Amino acid sequence: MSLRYALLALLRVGPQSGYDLQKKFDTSVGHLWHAPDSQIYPELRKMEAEGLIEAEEQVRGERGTRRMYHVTPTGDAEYLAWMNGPLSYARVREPASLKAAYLEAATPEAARAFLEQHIAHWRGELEQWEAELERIDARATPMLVDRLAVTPEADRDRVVAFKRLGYENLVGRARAEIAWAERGLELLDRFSG
Amino acid sequence: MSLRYALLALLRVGPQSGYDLQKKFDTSVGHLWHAPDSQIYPELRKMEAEGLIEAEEQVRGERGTRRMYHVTPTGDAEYLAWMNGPLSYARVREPASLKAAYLEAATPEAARAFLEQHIAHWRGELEQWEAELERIDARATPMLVDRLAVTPEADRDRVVAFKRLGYENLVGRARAEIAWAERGLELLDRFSG
DNA sequence: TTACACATGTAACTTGTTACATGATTCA
DNA sequence: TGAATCATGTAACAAGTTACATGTGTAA
Repeated sequence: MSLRYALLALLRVGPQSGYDLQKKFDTSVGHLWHAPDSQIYPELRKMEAEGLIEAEEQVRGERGTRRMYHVTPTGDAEYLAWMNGPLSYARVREPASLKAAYLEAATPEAARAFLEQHIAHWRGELEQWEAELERIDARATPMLVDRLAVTPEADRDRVVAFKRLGYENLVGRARAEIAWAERGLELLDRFSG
Repeated sequence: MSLRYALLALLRVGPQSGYDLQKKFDTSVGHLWHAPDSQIYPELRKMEAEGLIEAEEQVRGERGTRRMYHVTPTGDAEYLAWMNGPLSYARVREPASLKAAYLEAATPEAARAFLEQHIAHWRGELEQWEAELERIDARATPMLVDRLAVTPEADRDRVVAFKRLGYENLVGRARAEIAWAERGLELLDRFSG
């Protein structure tokens, strides 16, 4: 759904191969929108078929080829249409809330383990996102460096500020999940104590 | 993924037809795990084929039939295994964060509209969930009444408390999203002002 | 010559979305 | 007799998951 926009965002910085995109994905836009490697190549082919991107085949050695993709005007327009149009929201699907709402069916130990794992999970995410925020402030992530290089100086602060805003949402989400699970643990204490 | 557990949670209260489940879904467990009507019947058939539930066909009038499903011991064991086992977390896919991180590509008006719609969206969800929390506290939701009726009195407070916990997570999420988007609007003000 | 990075995928499956299709029963 | 509710689905598609498959270039 949003995968193509994540890829277009990366490609708008400059031409790249599927391999380049795949390598960069997890350490950049993949923080916000995960996609496995196996999804990227087919999506690029699909985008090419729809005229959003074009490939230039480069010869590597005697038989190998590399497809360097770049964004077409159509792709650029599609990206801007997504950016300027309304976002469609996915319906709520929260397995952790679902489980919590019926937690009386779990053993007290399992209930505790569930909330502790929830905290551990979101602490792990939080650490990564906070580290990324620090790198953004230092303007030190590889993708951001490349992006700022193709951005007029007057716009650079905005680019950095919006990137920060995106990650701040994730950080807020993680903190809310952790605070909630901690309240859940207190609830368990009240019932067992 | 979690749909079958949502359905098992409803069916553990007592036997119900696909139609019953479909009608109740949106106003109960569907708040936590959405599923369209068209997904429920096939999932019930799949669960039946796997032995988690069984149907008793009831004759309606001269030709019509109704399939009343109930949970089998296998289904009960599967439900408890899900409840007592670790939850698997979906990878992060946050279209709003993705869009925010590249919001410099949007026009200032579109950026503002995006954040305002984000607030409106989550306020809508928040209202529903807070209303549901009030009904839970009053022990007034139809499903909760049915569930409490089949719950030993000593366990009823726990049932209500966990149901509350599940919805509190959603409320926390919605509040975090709203607070974030409001900070985003302030950011826009700083850049336009 | 071997290991590692470069490079591009496919296949089978599950889950979820959107729109449609059909008929029975009951009550005003 | 017509509308609302009861009742059960299918079909086509889109998106995501998991595991696998294949080969090249380069530098130690």
